[in-house]
Amino acid sequence: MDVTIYEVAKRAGVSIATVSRALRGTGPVAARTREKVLKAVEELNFTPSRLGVSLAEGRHAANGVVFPDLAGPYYAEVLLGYEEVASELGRSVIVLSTKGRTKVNDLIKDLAGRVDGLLIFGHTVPEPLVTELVRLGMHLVFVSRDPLPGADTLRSENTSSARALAGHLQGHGYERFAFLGAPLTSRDDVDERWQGVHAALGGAIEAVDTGQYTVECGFEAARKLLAGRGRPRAIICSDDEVALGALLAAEGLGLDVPGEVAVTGWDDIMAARHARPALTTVRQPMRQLGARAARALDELITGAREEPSHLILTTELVIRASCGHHPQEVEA
Amino acid sequence: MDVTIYEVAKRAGVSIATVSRALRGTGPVAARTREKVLKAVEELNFTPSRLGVSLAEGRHAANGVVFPDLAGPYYAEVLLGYEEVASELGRSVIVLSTKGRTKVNDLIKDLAGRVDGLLIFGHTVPEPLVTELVRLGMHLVFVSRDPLPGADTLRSENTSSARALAGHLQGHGYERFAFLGAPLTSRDDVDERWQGVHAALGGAIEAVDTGQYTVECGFEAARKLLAGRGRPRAIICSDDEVALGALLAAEGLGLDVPGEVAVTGWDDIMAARHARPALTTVRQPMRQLGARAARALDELITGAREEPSHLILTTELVIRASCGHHPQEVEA
DNA sequence: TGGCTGGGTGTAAGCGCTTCCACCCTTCGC
DNA sequence: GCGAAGGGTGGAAGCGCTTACACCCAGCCA
Repeated sequence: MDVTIYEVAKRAGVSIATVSRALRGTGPVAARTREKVLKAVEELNFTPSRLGVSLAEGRHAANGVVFPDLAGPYYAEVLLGYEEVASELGRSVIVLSTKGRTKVNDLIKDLAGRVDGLLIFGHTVPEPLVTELVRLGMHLVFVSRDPLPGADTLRSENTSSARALAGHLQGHGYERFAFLGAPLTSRDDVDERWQGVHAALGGAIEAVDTGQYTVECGFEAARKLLAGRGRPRAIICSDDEVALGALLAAEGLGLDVPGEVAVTGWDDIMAARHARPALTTVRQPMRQLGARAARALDELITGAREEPSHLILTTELVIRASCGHHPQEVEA
Repeated sequence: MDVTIYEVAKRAGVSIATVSRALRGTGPVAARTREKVLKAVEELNFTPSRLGVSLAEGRHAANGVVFPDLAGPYYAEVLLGYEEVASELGRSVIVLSTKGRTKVNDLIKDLAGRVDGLLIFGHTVPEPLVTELVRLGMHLVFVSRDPLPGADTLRSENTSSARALAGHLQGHGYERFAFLGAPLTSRDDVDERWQGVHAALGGAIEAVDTGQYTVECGFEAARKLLAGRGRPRAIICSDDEVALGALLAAEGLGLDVPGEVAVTGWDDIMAARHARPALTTVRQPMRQLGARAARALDELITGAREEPSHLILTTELVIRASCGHHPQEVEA
């Protein structure tokens, strides 16, 4: 990739300005000249250097995505929706995972120097740095975090679906609940979910910290919870991975799900559908979240919109077998 | 992000050359001068523009990843392993999904103009373009495709694990098999798997084309296969997603797995473990695949290695419940 | 004391592109 | 037939950085 616009210009017998105009369609170029240029481009197999273009244009035509870990299906799905739209809009997508990284700040600053805008998941970026990025005029869209001034936020609805889920479980006649997750460490989605079910169930639900949102952590926490005295009749998990862990724990203890303990997840990842019993969960529109984020960021960058927007996408309660057999009670 | 090296230089009362040297540690700088520079950098919150740096250095410090679709867990896992190492090596990762894209060639050319090297999955990039990229001296690493001159390839072992899997199933006493996948469309991993089981089972196995490697396609193909006459005793699927579809199909038809029909997958994605019956499969070291690819690409780019390398990572047979209950037969 | 070394610094030439501006040469209208 | 448009083109100035090179000035040795 090292043939430059100069060589094309020389071969076509014109100036580089003309080559540029011919290629981008800016400014007038005689038909014959254009042909000569295109021919030279073809022969030399010329592709304009993005670096040169970006430097001259003063824009990168690229966005960054910062996420904690691509491990779970959640981030991958959102990323996919994002990339699709971003690419459609002519922007490349640069990914950065912060999981297990030291010097996250440096990585993010470097990333910020390569892109026109950033999509950031939850609270992966330290708050002071966020403030700084906002101050520097970097365009930011956050997915799954509480609104903040100077940046877009985008999340899916949690509170009312939490109520709906809680209501559905109460419809099964359950009275003692546990919430498996880590509601107190951050103000992200999970906290909203906890607030929602807590508001609906009050003292009937107790929160159990899993540490992380992984199958393993869910398994461990659920095992302790289920093996102990006063086991809850239903476990509402902060997300599907934790719920899958809980399912394994119940299986390991020989407890029937949902006969002896009901389990629900959140997100509706692929494995939720295939688990047995299949997982009752709340479906998040993950791809759409990504797609919307890409458009929002584009608006910010192009200046089509000035004021930050704070969008909430609706979710859908997905009733499967893990929450209980349905005699004929009302749907939530 | 628009404070430049000039402003830093002015504030520190030195030339831009000195600022650059102080920051990068190239060339001598007096201690006092360095301090002044660092102070100015701090005060102005200066971060060198990647564009300027890259243009001057003649390198992007970025790699691209081309994959068909991040949907399945497979690509996400590989990407994660890749990104981790690439970032460690000081390279950003730019992702490009080709799924459903028109003008893939343009997208890839543009991407090629932004990076020092490319990681490409299977046959996502049209062969002529691959040849052109090689000719242009672009550094390439392919994951999961047959070796080609001028580029690295990296894949996980398929043939002998296919034999091992086939052997294990024969150990269960099964005699009629089906291979669910699309072995003939490409020369990638799946074809090797088919070749492997075919070699081991000969006429006892028949291939069924699923079209795509998705749960839905696996479901449809399996439903037809299982509902028809002469249903196979065991279905070896090209990958876990197809296998999950087959599991659903069997369930839908009221067939017991593995009692009436055994099902196996490939890859060991997350859902394989959580499906019931849990899926017997072949574990691919997905993260490691990504990590190795990142290192290989780095070697190519830095010039640490000249000749292309063609690596094959070992896989592991993961026996779970879906392939049959184990009386006391030998492990494969 | 004079020439040398070499640390410390600035100047300026790129890197590959876009685009403003000036210029030339047709056309066209009068 | 002449001036005014305006299409078509090239020159050159950036965009923000790195780095070769020249330069200056201590400090050193002879």
